[in-house]
Amino acid sequence: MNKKTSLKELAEYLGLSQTTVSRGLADYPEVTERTKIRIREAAKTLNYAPSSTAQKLVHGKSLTIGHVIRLSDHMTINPFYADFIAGAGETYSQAGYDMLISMVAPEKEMQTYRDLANSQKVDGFILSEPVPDDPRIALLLELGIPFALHGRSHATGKAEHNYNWLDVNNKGGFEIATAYLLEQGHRDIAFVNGLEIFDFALRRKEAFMQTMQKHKAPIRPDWLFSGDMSEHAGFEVAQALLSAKDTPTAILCSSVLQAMGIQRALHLHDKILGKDVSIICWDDCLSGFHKSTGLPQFTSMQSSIYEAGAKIAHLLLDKIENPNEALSSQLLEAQLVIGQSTGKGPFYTG
Amino acid sequence: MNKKTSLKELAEYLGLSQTTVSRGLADYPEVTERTKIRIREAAKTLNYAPSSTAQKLVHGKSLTIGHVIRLSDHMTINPFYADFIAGAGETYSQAGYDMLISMVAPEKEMQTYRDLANSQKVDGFILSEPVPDDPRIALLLELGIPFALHGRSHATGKAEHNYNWLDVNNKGGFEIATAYLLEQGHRDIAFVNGLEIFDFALRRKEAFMQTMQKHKAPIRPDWLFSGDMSEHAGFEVAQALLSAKDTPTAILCSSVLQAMGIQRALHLHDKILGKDVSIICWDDCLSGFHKSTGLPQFTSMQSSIYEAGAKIAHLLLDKIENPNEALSSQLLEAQLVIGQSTGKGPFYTG
DNA sequence: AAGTGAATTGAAAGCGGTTTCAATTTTCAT
DNA sequence: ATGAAAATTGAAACCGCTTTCAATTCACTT
Repeated sequence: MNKKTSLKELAEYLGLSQTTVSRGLADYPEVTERTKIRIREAAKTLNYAPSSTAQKLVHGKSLTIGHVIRLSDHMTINPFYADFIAGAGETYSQAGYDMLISMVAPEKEMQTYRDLANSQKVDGFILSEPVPDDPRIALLLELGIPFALHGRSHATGKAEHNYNWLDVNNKGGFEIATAYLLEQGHRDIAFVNGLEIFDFALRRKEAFMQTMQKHKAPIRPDWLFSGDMSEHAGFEVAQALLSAKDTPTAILCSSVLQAMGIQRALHLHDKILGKDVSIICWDDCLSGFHKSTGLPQFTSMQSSIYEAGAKIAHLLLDKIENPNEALSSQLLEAQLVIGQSTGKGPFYTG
Repeated sequence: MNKKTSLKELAEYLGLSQTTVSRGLADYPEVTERTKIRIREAAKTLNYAPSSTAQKLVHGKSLTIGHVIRLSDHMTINPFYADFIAGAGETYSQAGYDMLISMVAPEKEMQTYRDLANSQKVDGFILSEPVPDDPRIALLLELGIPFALHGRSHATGKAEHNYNWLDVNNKGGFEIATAYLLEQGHRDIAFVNGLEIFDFALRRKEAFMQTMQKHKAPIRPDWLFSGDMSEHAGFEVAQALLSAKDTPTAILCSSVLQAMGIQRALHLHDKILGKDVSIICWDDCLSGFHKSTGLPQFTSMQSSIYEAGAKIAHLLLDKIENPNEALSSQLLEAQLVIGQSTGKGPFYTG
C-alpha cells in the first residue's frame, strides 16, 4: 500500500521548487536537459504521477466525454452499442480523453444530463438513438454543452441546430436493398422494421415504401411490422407470416438478430432460406474489426458501427476543442453485400 | 451558452461568505433554515452546481470506478459484458460513484491500470475474465488500489489474497448439467467449452470430466472442444461433429451463442434438436431484466450476469469505504432450467 | 444593564497542481 | 573586470471547493 507522492514531496526530495519540477515533467524548454533527467528519474523512483483531479481543476476541463445509456424496456443495452462504445473509446484514449458511462432509468435520464453538465464532470456528450424532436437535444443546447448526435433527429420546429452529427444513410441503404430484391424478381416483400419511434426506423420505412411504389410493387399493410430488433421478435413475426395462406417471397428486416429469428421460423416451416424465401437485413457489423463475425452469411446492408463510434468521437472532440469552427457532419454509406440468404424471385426476368 | 457560476459568484450575489453558502448547500445544521432556503433559491436561479473536480480535489477521492476492457482477438467486446456493466453501473450511480471505462489494446492494458491508479482517476477497479495467476491481480495489489474480481484466479504461488471476488459456481453448474444429461440417458456427450485459458472454462471442464468419470461414461478426446464463445464457433464445431461417422447424442456447451450455432448445423444435417441431439448451454441471461430474452429456449444453466455486476459493484464499494473490513466474497449458484433442447437419450432407464 | 453560553457567520488554510512574473545565475561581448 | 542579454529557477497567485478555527451576533439569566 504505497502512499501517493505529491508534487511538493517530489520537489523537496529533489531540492527543487515545485515550479521547476512541474515544468521538467511537462518538458518545458527552459529546463535544462540534465535537470529534466534528474526529475524524471526521481519521479520514477518515488512512483510519482500528477493528480489528474488537480490538473483538471487548474485547466478547467474534465477531459471526459459522457455517454448516458437509458435502461429501458425496448432498448435494452443493445449489444451493438458495445461496439459503438468501443470505437468511440479508442478515439478518446488516443486523444487523452476519458469515457464516463452512466446507466440510468428512463425517468432519471434528463436529470443525469443536467447533473453531468452542471457539475462539469464531462466536457461533452454523445447522443444515440434519437427520436424526432429529441428532447435531449433541446436540453443540451440550453445547457450550452457540446455534443454530437449518432443519427439524426427530425426537428419540426426551428430547423436550426448547432451540433455535429453522424449518421449512416439508412434511407439510401434500404432503397438499395429494396431495389435489389425487386430486381431479383421479388414483388411480395414483407418489411420488418425496428421500433418506429426512432429516426433511423422512420427513414428505413420511407425508403421501403417509396422504392416499392416507384417500382409499382404492391405494399401489403399486413406485411409491415415494427418492433424490437431481437431474434425473438423476428421469430414471432415470421411465424405469423408463414402461417398465413399467402406468404411473401422476400423479407427485408432491420437487424441480423431479426434475420436469425426469421431463419429459425423458416426451418420450422420447411422453407429454404435463399430459395423459398429471401432475406436482406441491416448489419451493423458487430465486432467489425474481426474477420469472421460469427454470424450467418445473410445478404445485408453493411456498415461498421465500430467505425461510426470512432468517427463521431472525432466530430465531438473537434467541436470541443474548436467550439467556433463550422459544424461538420457525416453521412456514411452502407454496402450491399450479397450472401446466401437471397435468390431469384418468381418475377425474375434475367 | 450560459457561463458556469462559481461558488464565489454565488456568495457575492447573496452577500454571504463562501463558507456559509457551501454549508447551506450541504445542509449543515448550523445554517439557519431561512438562509438555507435563500441559498437554494439563488443556486437555482444562477443555475449553480458545485464543480465535481474541485470537490474531488478537496476530498482526495475520485468517486469513480474503473473498468478496463481489453480489445483483443478472442474476447471481443463480449455482448454479455454490456449487461454486466449495466448491473455495475446501476449500483454505482445509486452510491454516487461514476464509471470510467477504458478500452485498450492488449499491450497497453497493464500500463492503463497503472496510469489510472497513479493519477488517481479511479478509486478502484473491477476485473473480469481472470486467467490463472492473473498478472493484473499482482499489479493492483502492488499499487495498493482496491479492486474486486469477477470470477476467480487460481494462484499457484502464495495463495494469500487481499481482494473481494464474486463468481458463479461454474463447476457446480456444469456438474448439474452433465449429471442431468446422463440421467436422461445420454452417454455420448460432446463438450464445447470456452477458451481454456480462462478460469471459468477450466472449472467447467473439470466439472464435465469428473462427472463423466464418476458415472463411468466414456470421455472421447475428439469430442472435447475449446474456443470462442460465438455462434460461428459453435457452428464449426457442430459441423465437424456431425460429419463424422459416429455422433454424440448430447452436447454440453458454454454459451447460448455456441448453442445457436450448433442448432444451425443440426438443421443442415436434418437432425432434430431435443430429439436426435440434446443441448445444454450456459446462459448468462443477457438483458436479464426482461422477460423474454429473445433467444431460443435452450435447456440451460442460468445465472444473471446483470445481477453479478450489481453485486460485485457492492463488494468493491464496501472495500473502498471500509478498507480494513474483512474480505467478503460470493459464489452465485446457476439454475438448471429445462427447455426444449433436451430429450431422452438412448440409455434412458425411466 | 451586564454577563454568559449558544447559535451563526466568515477569514483563511488547505487539496495538488500550473503559470505568471520577478529574481537569480550564466554567458558573452566589451 | 564589467555590464547587458540570455538562460534558469522560484515565490506566489490561482483553479473552486471544504473545513478549521476564530469572530461575531443572539438569546437568556441574573
